[in-house]
Amino acid sequence: MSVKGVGAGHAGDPSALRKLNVAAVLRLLYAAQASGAAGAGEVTAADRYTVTEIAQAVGISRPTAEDVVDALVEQGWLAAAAPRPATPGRRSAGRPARTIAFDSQAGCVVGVDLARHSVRALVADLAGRVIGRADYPVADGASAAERSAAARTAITEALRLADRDPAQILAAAAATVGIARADGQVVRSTIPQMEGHSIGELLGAFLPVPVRVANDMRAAVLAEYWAGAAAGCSSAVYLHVGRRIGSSYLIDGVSPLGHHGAAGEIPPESGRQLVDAYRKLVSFTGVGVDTLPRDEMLGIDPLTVFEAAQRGETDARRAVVDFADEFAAATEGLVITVDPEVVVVGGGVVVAGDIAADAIRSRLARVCMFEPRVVVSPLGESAAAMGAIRLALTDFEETLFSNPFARGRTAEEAG
Amino acid sequence: MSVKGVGAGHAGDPSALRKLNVAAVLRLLYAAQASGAAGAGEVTAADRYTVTEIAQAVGISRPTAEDVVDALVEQGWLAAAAPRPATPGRRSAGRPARTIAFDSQAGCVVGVDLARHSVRALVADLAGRVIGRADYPVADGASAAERSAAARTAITEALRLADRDPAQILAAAAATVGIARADGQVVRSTIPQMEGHSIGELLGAFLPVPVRVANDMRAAVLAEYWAGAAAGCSSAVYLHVGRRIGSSYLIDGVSPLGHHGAAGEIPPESGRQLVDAYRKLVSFTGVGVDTLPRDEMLGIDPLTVFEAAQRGETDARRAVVDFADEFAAATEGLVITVDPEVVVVGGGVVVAGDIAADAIRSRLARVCMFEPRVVVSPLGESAAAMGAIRLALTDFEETLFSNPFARGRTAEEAG
DNA sequence: ATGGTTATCCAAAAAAGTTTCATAATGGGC
DNA sequence: GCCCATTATGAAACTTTTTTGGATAACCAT
Repeated sequence: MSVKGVGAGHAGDPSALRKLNVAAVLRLLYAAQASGAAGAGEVTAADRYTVTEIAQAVGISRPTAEDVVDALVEQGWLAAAAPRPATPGRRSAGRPARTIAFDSQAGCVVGVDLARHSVRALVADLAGRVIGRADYPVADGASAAERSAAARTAITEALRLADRDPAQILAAAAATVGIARADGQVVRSTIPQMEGHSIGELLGAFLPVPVRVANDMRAAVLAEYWAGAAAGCSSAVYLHVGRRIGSSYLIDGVSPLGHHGAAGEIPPESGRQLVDAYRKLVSFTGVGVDTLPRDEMLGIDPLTVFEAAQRGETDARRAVVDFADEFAAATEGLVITVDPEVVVVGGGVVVAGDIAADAIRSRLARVCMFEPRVVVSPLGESAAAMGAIRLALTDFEETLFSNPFARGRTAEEAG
Repeated sequence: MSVKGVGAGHAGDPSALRKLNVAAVLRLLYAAQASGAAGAGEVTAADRYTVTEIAQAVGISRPTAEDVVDALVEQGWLAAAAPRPATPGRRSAGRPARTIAFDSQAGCVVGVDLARHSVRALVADLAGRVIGRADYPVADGASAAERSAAARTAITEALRLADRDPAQILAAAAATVGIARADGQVVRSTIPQMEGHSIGELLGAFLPVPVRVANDMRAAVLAEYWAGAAAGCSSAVYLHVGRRIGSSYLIDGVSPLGHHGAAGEIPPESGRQLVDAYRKLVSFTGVGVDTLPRDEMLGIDPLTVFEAAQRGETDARRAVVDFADEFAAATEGLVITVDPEVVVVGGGVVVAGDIAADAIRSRLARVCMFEPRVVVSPLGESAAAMGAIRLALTDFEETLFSNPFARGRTAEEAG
């Protein structure tokens, strides 16, 4: 083992060249099939390459490309694809080339959303297509053990629906409320039962791979960037209004943690004001919230208010607009600081259509030097779980490109 | 020319290996000498390596290291260094190895700060040590042509003091108020004469290298990170209080632009409130500001107020605290969003010591979930120009590591 | 002055990639 | 239905770069 100093960069013997070429071929074919993202049906025929095309695209000679492809087929990452249909206008003469594609079925990834009132698990193939999902409600007072048991059940069920074996899991990530440290331990959370517990450990013991843990709002904005309303917008702000109130942002495609992991969080003072506003909002559910203590009041789902607002009921509409305005006031500093291309509004409020987004838009118009687009999320309640899938895929990609000849990742390597 | 597809990554023939090894050696030796940053005198003897040490650190064999080093000495990037002093405790036997170091005198970089009332030019060697500086006042109403002429004069003077030839300039950057596009054209500025002009073109025609243009606050926070109060803090917020009022932030060591280039700017509404507060502040200079129009009022230097506050004059002190509090209110959203490790207070207000920083600190304590450290900048008025130097060095490093065998950079390549 | 120790230099071998050429497979033309 | 043009595939010879191992050179300490 050579000691590689800081800033020494990568260097090496001729075998390093092979690693480079293998990674380049893998990147090409992986990008070709993953670009479709969540759009399942659209197999564009651009996901397969002939060996000659690979050689040209990567910039290596044909024999080398063949060698690399054979090794990767041997490993199971690449597979022979169906021959390309005779495209009109294209040369039809000559021996047909075999086509090679990244094998998106070579494994799967798991994404979990540990929310306050539910646990959601998604299973996706390596192209990011969701092939299994399960969703279980969780009681507000459930313990950390009960919650992780529910998560395990959800994962098992999602795997069953996806027709996959746990051994095929190549990466996993979990999204949850609160601030999680790098090792997965939850430091602060609106689920007090979870504080002090390590989600990474709770789920990691059950899965064959380490579990990456992230804040649910960060996961959601990543999902919106990947396959939602912020597609292609590397700078975005995500505002979540529903049973959970939260925010996050994306800069250059990543969601910065900040020094304490609290970047983009709604600050305590604004949070208290928002709780008051939330009380007014949910009072339209008909439940007598005025006397409820804070914690129980926050457990009430404002969905009926959003639905009423969408139906056009004036009072409900006003309540949604008022809350959205209050929420925009609490997060305008976030938007001004990030200067995003788009602001995505997600959570249960999306059932009210553009009502909340309009209110947020009009406030931002008053305070921003440049107004961002304000759009409603198409991902709904799955955003955080989808973000966990995206995080798991990123994890998988890293190990894939850096070490394509070690299937999976052992706990030892991850240490 | 091979077409390298998106995500295809780098690949190549055996000569690619050489490039890799050359870049690795260069990185090692460059990092060794540049780590000292602005601390000029401290040559730590760790800036030079023997060939054997290079081979070990980079992870290549000795003959290869020797080959690479010879090629780089030939190119002029590396140079034989003074033999290492006989360190006690170290092996003193055997043939002494020649020591090699990055030649920080192989060229120089230029950094310019085009402020509203002054033009400042710095010249630094490739280790980032400032070896020449010049500073000229500029009239408030000066035209873009006059300002760029002043900049050229300042650069020429700084080069003369540094005893360097313009042909030795390997990279250059300019910092200025306002929002500059990627091509260097100023879109919005508090110097209306500069709007619509391209600083890159105005100075680039005069220099042998393209000029990178950046906002002065972004440059300043980079400088604080590089060689100031935010050293080692990759997430930081910079607040500037003086003749110029502004802010910026750093996340993971970079200052994000945002979609319109306005990320981290003080929003218009807060800006108007700050102008009122500024009027109160500078009224303590004794100048009758109450009747002055906005533009002329902003031209008044509040330095005398800061000095009076530092001397302990109660009214001046109160004025500084009041303004600092108002300023903190306008930028608290920035701090909350970034969740920085440190908030750096810079600009003329630093002569008042901790008075402003204390006021800012106490407000942040009320609104932040996690309080950052609040410290006063040691860079003073040079922060933006130092940041320009840092940007120029980054530019230089990119070309150096990607193409070490083409000295300098032609306009054609930069296109 | 001399021996030990370390740096430097040189030659042969190994690894990976490229070029060149022969062979295989298919579709269209006669 | 057969043949040929066309393109993919596969194997051999050559180039570049690195590594390994040994021979030589330079300096410090005795």
